[in-house]
Order: sequence, then C-alpha cells, then structure tokens
Amino acid sequence: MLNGRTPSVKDVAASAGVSLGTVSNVMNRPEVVSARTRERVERAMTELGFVRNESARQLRAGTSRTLAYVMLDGTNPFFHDVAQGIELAAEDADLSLFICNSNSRASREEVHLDRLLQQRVQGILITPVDPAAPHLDELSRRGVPLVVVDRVRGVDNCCSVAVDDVLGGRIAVEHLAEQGHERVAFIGGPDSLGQVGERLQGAREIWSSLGRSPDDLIYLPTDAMTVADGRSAGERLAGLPARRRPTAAFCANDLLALGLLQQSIGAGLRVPDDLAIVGFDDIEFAAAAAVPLTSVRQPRQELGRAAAQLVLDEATNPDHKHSQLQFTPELVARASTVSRTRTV
Amino acid sequence: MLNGRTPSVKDVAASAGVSLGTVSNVMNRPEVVSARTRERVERAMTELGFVRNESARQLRAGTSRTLAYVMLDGTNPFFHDVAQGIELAAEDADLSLFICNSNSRASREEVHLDRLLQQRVQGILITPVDPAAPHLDELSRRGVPLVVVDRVRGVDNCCSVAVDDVLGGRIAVEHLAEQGHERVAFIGGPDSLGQVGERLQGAREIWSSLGRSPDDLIYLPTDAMTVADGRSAGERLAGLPARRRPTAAFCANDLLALGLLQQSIGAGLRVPDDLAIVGFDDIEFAAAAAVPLTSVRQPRQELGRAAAQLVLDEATNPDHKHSQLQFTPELVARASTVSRTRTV
DNA sequence: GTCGGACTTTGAAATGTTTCAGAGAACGTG
DNA sequence: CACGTTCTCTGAAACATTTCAAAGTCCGAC
Repeated sequence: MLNGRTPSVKDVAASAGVSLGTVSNVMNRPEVVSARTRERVERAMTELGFVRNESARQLRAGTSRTLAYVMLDGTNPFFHDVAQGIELAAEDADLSLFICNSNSRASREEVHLDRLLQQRVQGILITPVDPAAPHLDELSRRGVPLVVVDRVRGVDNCCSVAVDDVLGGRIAVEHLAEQGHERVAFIGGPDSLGQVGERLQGAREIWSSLGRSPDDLIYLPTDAMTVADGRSAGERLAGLPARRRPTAAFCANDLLALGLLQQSIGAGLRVPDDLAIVGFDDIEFAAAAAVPLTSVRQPRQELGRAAAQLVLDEATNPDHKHSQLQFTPELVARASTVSRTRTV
Repeated sequence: MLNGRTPSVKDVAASAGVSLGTVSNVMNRPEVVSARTRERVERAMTELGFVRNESARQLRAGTSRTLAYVMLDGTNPFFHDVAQGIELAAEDADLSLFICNSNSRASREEVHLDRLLQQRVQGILITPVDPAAPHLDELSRRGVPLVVVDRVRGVDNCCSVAVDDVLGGRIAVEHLAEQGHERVAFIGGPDSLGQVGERLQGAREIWSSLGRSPDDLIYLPTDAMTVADGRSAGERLAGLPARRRPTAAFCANDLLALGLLQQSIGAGLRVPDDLAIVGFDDIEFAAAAAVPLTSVRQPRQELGRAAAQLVLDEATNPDHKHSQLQFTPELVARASTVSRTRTV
C-alpha cells in the first residue's frame, strides 16, 4: 500500500479502520474520541511509524509552531545566552526556535528575514545590525510579531527588550571612583552604536556629578568590540604618557575587557593594582578569566525570556500593546577591580 | 479582494492577468516565460507584497529547504564554531539551517529530533548525547540523511566527521615531554566519553613509547568538562604531595584548561613555569586567555562544513556511500607551555 | 416503543503551492 | 493556404493535513 512512502494520515486511517477525520481528532482533540478507537488509532500510528507532516499541518491550520531569533554575532557568547533564554520560553509554549546568525552583516540579516517570512514563523526576535533599517518596518507592516532584543528602535512601533545602558555606565564608573581611581578610560566603539553612546553617557554623567574633570575620563574608541580590539586598545593605553595614563578602564563589553586584560598581563602590568578593568555583559568567560573580571551584568537569559513572552503576546493576544522593557544592570565586583578579593 | 490575507499565487495571477501556472513558472523556471509577462508578474508580486508560502511549496514539492544541527552544549563555543561551518555550507547550497541545542540531555535531544522529523528537514547533523542511542538508528531506518559530528558511531550505518583523538592526545603529551616535563596530569572525564578515552589513550601511548613510567602520567578524572571542573581539578592537583605533583597538565578540552589556568594563577602559581597547561579544541577564548593557552586545534569550521557536505551528498546522491571522515588535529603552542614566547 | 439528547464518527472542502500534458498563437516553409 | 515547429501559457490534479456540518449510534426516560 505504501511503498517506501512515509505513511500519511490516510494510511493510518486505513490501517485502523477509521476515517481521516478520526485520526486527526486523535491527534488534535483526543477527548472527543472514544478510548477504544483512540487506542486502535494510536497502535496503528506506532506500527506504521507515522510522523505528522508539519508543512501540511501548517498550511491547513494557518499557524506555524516556530519562533525565530536572528542573532547579531555568533562569536559573542552573550547572544547565545540570550538565545538560551528564548529557547526556554519557547519550550514552555511548546514551540520550536529557529536560530539564525547575521554575523553583523545587513545583507545576511535580510536573507534570513526573508526566509523566515516564507516560513511564516509565528514571531521574530532580532538583535538587528541597524535598529533603524527599513526592512524591520516592513516586518511590522506585514503584521509579523517582532521584538527587538538588546537594542531599542527609535519609535514604539514594536516591542523591545534591553538594559538601561546609561545606568550601566554609571554604576561601572561609580565603582571605579569608589576604588579611588582618579583617571579612567572608556573603551568601546564605534560610537554610532546606541549602546556605546549610552554607556559612555552614563559614565560621563556620574563622573561629572562626582565633581571630576571631564579630562580625566578618556574615551578610547575602537572599531568593533572584539578581543582583538581590546588588545589594541591596551597598546594605545600603554602608549599614553604616564601622567595622563588612566589607572582604570571601563570596557563597553567583556570581549574588549578580556582582550585588554590579556594585553596588560602580557605587558607585565598587575591587574588591578596597575590597571583595574571593568567589563560589560558578564558573560561566563568573564568570571573564568585568569583575573576574574568585574563586569556590569545583564540578565542575559531573562532578556531572552522576556522577549519571547512579548512576541508570543503579540502573536496571540488581539489587544497587544507594544512595550519597551528595560532591565536594570547590576555590578558584579571581582578581582579585576578589587585587590585581594577572591570572589568568583 | 484579499482582505487582510497575505496574498497568494492566485492573487498575483489575477492581478497580473495570467494563470496560476505562469506565476509559478516565473518563480521556478523564469526562462520558459516571455520577458513581457515575466515583468508583469514580477510587478504584481512586488505591488501585492507577495511572499511564497514555504509550507505549501514543501508540501507539494516534497522537498524541504532546511538542514538541522542538534548541538550538544550551547555553553561551549566549540559547537558554535562547528555550527558556523555548517551554516556556511548551507548558505552555499541555498538552504536554511535550523540550530537546536540538546544541552546534553537525551530527552531534549529526542524532542528536537522528533520535531525535525515532522518538519521533514532535508538532513540532520548531530553531536549526540550518546552516539549509541537507539533513536539515532531510528533516523537512519527512516532514511533521513544523518551525519554525526565530533563523535563516531560504532558501526558504519551513517556518516561521521571527527578528529583523530588518539593522535590529539599523542601530540599534546609529546609537546609537554619535549618541554622537559617528567610528570604530567591528564584531566578530563567522564571517561565513558569516547573522546576522553581516546585522548587519554594517545597520551599513554606516546608516554610509554618515550620510555616514561605510567606512574608519571596521572589521570585526574572530572565529572564533566566545564570551567568549574577545571578549577576543582586544579585544587586537587594542588593537594597532591609535592613529590608526586605534575609540572604539566593536559586537559581534555579548553574549558577545563581555562578553569585550571584561573585556579592556578589565583593560587599564585606561575604558568608555565610552575605548571604548564595544554587544552584541546583551540576555541577563540584559548588564545584570548591572560596566559594564551596552548591547545590541540580541531578544524572546527571545517568539521562543520565537511559534515554538511556529507549530509547533502546523502540527501541528493542516489549512490551515496557512508564515510567516516577523520581530520588531523594540530598543536598550537602558546605561552601556557612555552616560557617567554608571545605567540598569540 | 418512541423520543430527546449525548456522545462518536464521517466525508468533503479548503489551505497555497508545483507539475505536466496539452491548448493556442505566431510564423516561416513548401 | 495547410503544415510543422517553436514558443507561451493554461487548467486541473496532487500534496497531507484540519475543520465542521451532518449523520449515526446508543441509552435512559417517559
């Protein structure tokens, strides 16, 4: 009857001696079918090794069972933690999660979005290359539930989930000031990145509100936020005349901080005595560094989980209101700023 | 005409004044339709904002346009690099890649596989929790193209891609011996993991072939292969009586090595002078460590790329033969074993 | 007995594509 | 002007599900 073909509902129905509709009922509302037939159908299903064809289901039912996350940079563990949070929420809602990676390339991002549209996914979470990109508006216009993660869009035409970056900058620099540092570097870039700008802004705010001179908060811009950029920032730092050289650095993410840490130790500096370092994100590897890294923690999994919940609300709740969630970052002090502490 | 509905081929056809079939032809074999109509149809498509419904396409065409990778442990960057390699190959073949994460839980793995089956993905790549699990046989029996990545299955009923772990163990320990170490620790576990066993075996082989006593190669088993396990191994190492204490450690992966490095430096040891450390995998963070880590490099992206090619071959080539690809690992010497070297 | 209701099951329609045999049109050739 | 070719286009069938109105069955109450 079925020669090699993978068995369909029809085959199951035939084998169990019932109609198509009944088999479908067994799968979708088992309570309406009598125990006797249900059993018979279930036996037939396992005997034939039946596996529901999700394409057909989706085509007819009109609703897909997957969410998607387009992450920005696969080499930064931060985004994997966010993805993990999304996955947990998706699992709770019994959905699959499609993870894509734009690798910071707008063109790649567009290709992914296009495919996801074709797939008719139930909702899209994204950390966009450029939050202002028109193809994101396009999505909203089409009515695809959309949540921007770890970024914010100018307008409130979609949900977003992020952390208060200004506050993050404040607490990082406040911590350094408390440790007695009088000259601090801010390392990060490009400053076209909203977050970099905001973290720097927070740093400057608290710095001046502590009565320090703006000249003592030195901005060392970087091209990107990788470990390599951190290393080269370290070299630039070392090249500064001793009088102007900061005794502490606040890096806009942990990758930079890790690079700076490596470069500094390699150059024979003691951390934190010669140079204190604060990172941002608090990825796993921050705590695992040779000198455990002080970092501004983002609730990474929570970010993802909350974003998933928003996208689900938009997908299922007819009177959904867009909202911009903002989490509060938190300083985790470790040995890279606090001498003789062994917090891990 | 279409009230709120997303437009279908039928709508495009109506709007362009052609038949369904012609619209389909424009999408799938543009060469058979005249330039004039093609243009007209294309205009209609953009005007209506038509997006092909992939479910319907797949249902009718019988073939899906996605591959899937079920990764073992999302917290280990190694697997993300593998995934990246797969993604590149998928991109070349114009396929989407579905990334799942079993988090080392067999139950989670099964859920994912089940969904992928329902999705009728074109092929599955997997780093399984247990390469001998019966649900993997199940897949082969169903005829789903399957490739096991970074593991090998006992029998040759499916393709696999891995690295020569015995050789990896040999070159790591050979390197340490060359550096003059007389007592070496092997850190890793559980040894039920095939790879751990093989790396240990390689270590032992070369050690004895160099005429050293088996007593001087100390096996420190761990519960898992995380940074935390590396730290606790470091504590156990420190607890050994000075006479028996190794001067070098070979860790079965980089996470362990990073943990060991952190613990050692925190305890005031100098690396490599007091303790030399070799890792395995050569993840990005190995090179980024405060003391850059010597590691046995696996060609991570290549692994993924090769696996993807195998799965595609199985999916498309009717006389596909299963093969077990084995890559050759390579030692990357850095400062954690070689004093006053600044290789990064 | 018959009726009404509760509980099951059925069969056909619908979903949005692709495919393919064949219908039409256009045109040069004999 | 009939014919064969070549180039385009069409229309219906097929894919595997879900849904839902309607048909059946059973059972206790009157």
